[in-house]
This record gives sequence, structure tokens and C-alpha cells, in this order.
Amino acid sequence: MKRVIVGLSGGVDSSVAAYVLQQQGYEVIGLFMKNWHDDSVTISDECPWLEDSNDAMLVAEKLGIPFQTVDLSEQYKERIVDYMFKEYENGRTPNPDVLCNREIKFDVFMKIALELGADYVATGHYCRKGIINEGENEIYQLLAGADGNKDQSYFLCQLSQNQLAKALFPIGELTKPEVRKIATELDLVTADKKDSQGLCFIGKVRLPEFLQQQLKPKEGVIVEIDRNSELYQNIPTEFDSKLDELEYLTTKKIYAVSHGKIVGKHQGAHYFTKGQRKGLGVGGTIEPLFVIDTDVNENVIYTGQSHAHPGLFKSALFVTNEEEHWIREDMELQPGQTMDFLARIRYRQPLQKATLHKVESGLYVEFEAPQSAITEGQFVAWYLEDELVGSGVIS
RNA sequence: UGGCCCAUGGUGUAAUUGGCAACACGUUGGUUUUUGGUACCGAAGAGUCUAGGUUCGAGCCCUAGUGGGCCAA
Repeated sequence: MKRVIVGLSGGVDSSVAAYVLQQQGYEVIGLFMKNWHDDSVTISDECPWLEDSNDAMLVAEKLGIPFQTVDLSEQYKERIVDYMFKEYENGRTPNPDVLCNREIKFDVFMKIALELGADYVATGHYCRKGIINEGENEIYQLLAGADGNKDQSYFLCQLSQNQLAKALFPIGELTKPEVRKIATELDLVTADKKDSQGLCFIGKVRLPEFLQQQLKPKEGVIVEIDRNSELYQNIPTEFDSKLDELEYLTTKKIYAVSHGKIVGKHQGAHYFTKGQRKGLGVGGTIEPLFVIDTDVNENVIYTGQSHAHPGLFKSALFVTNEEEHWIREDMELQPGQTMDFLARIRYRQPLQKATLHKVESGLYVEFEAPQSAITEGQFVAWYLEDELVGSGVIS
């Protein structure tokens, strides 16, 4: 009998995942990871992890499976929280949950599970795993969950073949309503529990307050750039080569205070991200103001009116070699190669038609339609049909 | 110094040319969402610069003051 260790989070999804594994004939062990215990930055819910671990235990009891708890908060702090601060400090916007899966759940946690004699590690993610038999080898695929509304493959976009080899996603074929129904029929305590939101393990936090632990507030100006600014005029349409065009499309606009007018003040440019609307505190405009760029060196925030402001859109992005990742190693493009994919730059975004251009220095992702708020530090993930083929950090 | 114009919620504007102040943005609460962000729904904010006056009744009219802008010299 194969042994599976399932990461019980204290939510419905992982509860049902454990049950499904049981039904499939695995020897199931539940393991709860505690990754955070500083509730000073969370919003409400005095001690969320305590309640979660208790729920996880009750579910394990109900299913009659062994249950243990591991404390990974030290590793979480080193690998996720520190990374977050570093990225924000550099004016980028990190995606801690993608990293959490790569570094914690499918690395630290997975190693612990394997040491405990597990053959597989399972989680309650809405995604599926496919296997292609290639002679003696198996190639693993990361596929979108059957529930198109909950598909969480994006958050697993940084997994490797080795990690995928040992992973199981028991609820990937189910929809959220089906999962809830099963939990209700089994009378699990988590059946009606609200879906988790916000930072995985930390929960909902007020980000500026959280960041202020390390990034000190610093007053700066907010500048509004007119949508008809000359910065957006005279767009070349002819290029000597495709590479020139891609380079042009991914070049960042260099804004200066003199390009617009000062409309307000902020307490730190690194607390803001591209595409952000709330929190600027600047009123009096006909249409809402969105952040189109932040300059953490000069500590200036550039904004523009309306979600259709030209400063918000770009039709291509670049990923450096170091930050390019292929789940399907066998499909990795070689310099000079080009291929059409479907891509998204944030969770739950409808897939967009895009073309990947591989060059010596990295990878260009060119979208058919211009995308709003392509943000440095976030992940772009590319798909073929419902298979996530690769991903990278936007630079 | 003379002349002209303006003064409304946090911000920008509106109010059938006298009948108890509207809209947008912002703020805030919630919903959606295992990142940031977005989107959606709701709420709270002014009694109209100050002091007088006309009127049944004034943000809208009159007088003075205060503050700001413009032209002239």
C-alpha cells in the first residue's frame, strides 16, 4: 500500500483531499504545518493557526488517520517573508504564495514527508497531474483543475519535475461545490468553513502595516501623468528586426516628476504596486487614479486617470534566464525559437494569447492584446490548452 | 492704488437664475480572490468663508470684512 502524507491545512479542500486518497486505497497520514505565529499583523481572528490545526486534527480523527504537526515557521520566515521584504524594498511586487509552494509545501514539507516514509505528498489544490510515458521515463504534467473557477495551477507554476513526481492532487477532478458536498456528507467540521484568503498561512494582513516592520515610511510625492502626454505619442511601427520590436515593447518608460503634475503625497513608494487604485488618498479627479509606476529610488509614485490610461498597458514582458522555469523541461525553447502559448500574469486571469520568443539573454512573452499592469516580481505562466508548461518572474 | 472675478463635504465640480445641497474622486465597511492588485455592493462625510440685511423662505439677492485669483498702474 502506498503511503501518502497530505498537508491538512484545516480547510475543506485538504480535508476532502485526505478522504479521496483514503477512498483510492492509500495509507493516509495527515500533517499540519504551522508557518506563522505572529498575529500582530493579521486582521482579526486572534489565533488563526490554532483553530486551523485543531480543525485539521478533528478531520483526521473523523477519517481515522494519523495526525501530526510540524513547525516550519523558521523556514517560512527565511524563504518567504525575507524574500517578500527584499522584493518590496527593490520596488518589485512578490508573489509569496507561489514561492511558498515551491519552497515550503513541495520542498521543506515534502522532504519531511519523504523522511516519514511517504511515497507521495498531497495537497488540496485545484489542479491535476498528468503523466506521459516516454520510454522508461515518465514526464509529469501540471494541469488546470477541473473547476475552471477555482483552478490553482498558477500557484504551482514553479514546481519541478522532481516535485511533481511525488505530488498528488486528489481534488483536482472535483469542483468546489462537489468538495463542499462531500465534506457535508461526511460531516467534517471544515464543511462550511470559509475559503482561505490572503497570504497562505499568514492570512489576511494589512500589507502596508506588515511591510512597515522593515520598510520605514518615507514621504514622497504622487505625480499624475496626462493620458495624452507626449510620452505616449510617436510610437514607432516599423522595426529593423523582431528583436528590436520586442526590446522596444518591453522597455520601461522612464518617468520624471516634470512629465506630469504633483497631485499629492504618499508615505513610501514601495508600499504601492502597479495598477493599484486604493490608498493613494488623492481625490478630485473625474476618473479614478491608478498607479502606473513607482520609483523607489526617487520615492515617487506615478499615476494616471482611468483604467484605460496608456501608461497601464504593455503588450510584452521579459523574463531573464535565471528566472525562467519550465515544468515541461522537454519543451524548453532554445535561443531563436518561437512558440504560441496561452498565458496569464495573475491568478484567475483568463488565459491570453501570447507568443514566446526565446533569445540568448532570456525570454520575451508577447501578448496578442496589451495587458494592464504587468508588474515586476509577479509570475507569468504559460499554458498549452489546460497544461501549465512553464513560468517566470516578470522583470 | 484702481477695476474685475471667485469662496459649497477631504478633493474637484453641480444646484430649474430664491424653496432645506447633487455627482465624481477620495475615505470607510463588506463581497469576490490561497500573492500584491483589480472588480462589485453599501455607508459615512458639507447645511454652503465671516458679520449684518432683504424675504414667508437665500448656497443663490444687497452691504461690509476676510482669503485667493486676474487686469491695469
